[in-house]
Amino acid sequence: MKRILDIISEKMQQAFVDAGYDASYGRVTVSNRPDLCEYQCNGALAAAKVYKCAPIQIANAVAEKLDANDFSMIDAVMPGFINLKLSDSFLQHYLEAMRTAADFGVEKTGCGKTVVVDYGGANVAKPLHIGHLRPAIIGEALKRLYKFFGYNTIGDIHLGDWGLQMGLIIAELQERQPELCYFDPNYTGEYPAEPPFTLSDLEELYPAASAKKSDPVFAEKAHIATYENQMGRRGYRAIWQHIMNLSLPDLHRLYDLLDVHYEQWLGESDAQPYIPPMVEDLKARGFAVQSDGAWIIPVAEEGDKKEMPPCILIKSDGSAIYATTDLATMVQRMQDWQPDKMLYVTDKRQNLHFEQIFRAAKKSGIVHADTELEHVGHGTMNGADGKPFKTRDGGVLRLEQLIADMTDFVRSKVVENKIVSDSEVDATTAKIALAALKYGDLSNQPTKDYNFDLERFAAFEGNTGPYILYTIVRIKSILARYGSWESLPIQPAANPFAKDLMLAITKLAPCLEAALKTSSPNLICAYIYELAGAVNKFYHETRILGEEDPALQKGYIALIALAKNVLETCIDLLGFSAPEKM
RNA sequence: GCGCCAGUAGCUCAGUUGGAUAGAGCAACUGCCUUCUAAGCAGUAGGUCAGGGGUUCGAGUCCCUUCUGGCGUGCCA
Repeated sequence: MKRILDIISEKMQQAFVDAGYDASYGRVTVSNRPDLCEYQCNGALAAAKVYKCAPIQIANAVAEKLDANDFSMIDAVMPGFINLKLSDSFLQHYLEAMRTAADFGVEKTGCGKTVVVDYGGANVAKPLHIGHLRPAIIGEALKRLYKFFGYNTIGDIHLGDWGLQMGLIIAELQERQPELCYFDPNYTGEYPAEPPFTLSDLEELYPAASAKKSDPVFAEKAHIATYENQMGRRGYRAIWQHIMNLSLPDLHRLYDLLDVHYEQWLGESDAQPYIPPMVEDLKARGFAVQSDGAWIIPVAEEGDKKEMPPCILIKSDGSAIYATTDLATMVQRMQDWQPDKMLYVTDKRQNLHFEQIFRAAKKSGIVHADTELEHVGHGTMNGADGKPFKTRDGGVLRLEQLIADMTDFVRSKVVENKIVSDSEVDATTAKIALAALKYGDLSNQPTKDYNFDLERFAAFEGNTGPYILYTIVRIKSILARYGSWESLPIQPAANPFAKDLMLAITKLAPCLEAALKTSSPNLICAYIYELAGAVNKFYHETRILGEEDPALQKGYIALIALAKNVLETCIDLLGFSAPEKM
């Protein structure tokens, strides 16, 4: 289905041609002066330069060529704007087409294409903390957006389970319990099925080890352990397996709480089998060269404005590094899935890393020339004071704690409002809390840092997730009382509030297209905030269930039902859902 | 040093190939519930768009420059 702006622009372009001017000036935009008009064309101003005449003359000439049936107002005003209002029938028919089309008529531009979204970054052996929130939320939203446009989507959590962190844990464990059989190189028996540590031991082990990185003796041990684990030392692999067995169920549990779901639970370790042949191949073909004892891929290019350090493939101690596993993971993905695109959602501080591996992958042919590689580098979530988020004792706040805090805050309000029954409080609370959390995050531009303010996000007013949910719940409540509404057709706008709501609904397609193109879920948030505002104004000004004219009432119901469906579709893309009552 | 990003109302932020009067939310103040959920709606107040040059009929937006802040810059991820 064509976007409404394209339809109007085509009409405008034809009018420019009919009036003797170039079609390119006929671009129509949504008005920035809603008090004057709904749509505007500024092309006459630009055309005036070329045709060397007053812009208002061009505007007048073009306005005369437009079809008066399509518009309720065509106005050429000084200095040369062409202002438009849509006719009621035009708008009615467009919305009815949206209502009856699949997914509101949004063009499925991704059919037949596959995109891998790499958006986890969770580390095994470390509890999820607030730093893991943004990639999970943004990545899930982008994945759902790609799916909406028809792409075959593969979300991969890409666990951090292979780097130096594994060596650190192994080394730390060995210092504490050197007598364990895992550390005896001569041990040939079966290793115990039960791990020598618990999940909470593990969560303490890693930070302790990480803090000792500056100790050269310990660091050396950790590097050796990293290398030996990667090379397949039995005892270390057994420890690694214990860690995985403890961590994975916990990670599943937390991501389920966030309603974030991965198609693939692969990790850096799964890239290991691809590493040796890949490295040999890169060496053989001359892409990898030796430098300072390490194997590197030079990726500097002519015209680089800055120094471009090489991509390090194999460290001087022989072990793999994140660039290695990332490249090997690309090999695996190309072999198994032949994706048209790989999208990485990680902290923006990794920008340089991705630029390096993207260049290395392209020049060495690991990915095809037309395989699109994109890094969505997100900003940091800071505390309400704008400083890095810390707990009172200076530690990192756990994601689980954050969710619990948000849930407690929301629950007290839900209980206080006394709308939902006791048995529904938990489920309703969970939905509102998730909406508050995700909307609070996604409404910011992904690339920017933002301040997390629990009370602001969970506030039941203003530009928040709960406000969006409340709007949907209000509509649901009316529809439930009304009865069967699913097949009611859209009617012409009965009042200015209805028309504003209809105009807001038509902006869905361009909004979603822009969100996809620029990897910006915040555009969807901005859109549904505007749409929710239009719904609430309409709701406030129009008595719906009390309307005595059945024809008029059916039109109202059809309109709010369409608005509800659009809103629910959008929040589903964002990764949350509305309760029945709140 | 070099590079990237940011600086818009008291606070948090929008601002779509340069267009008309720079917009929201929060906080403050004022109205509107015997009527579909007031978690709503309406209104008041609040701005030298960091500073300075330039291009243009027109600049928050493009170019130059200064200042301030954040981040990155070969063997962590």
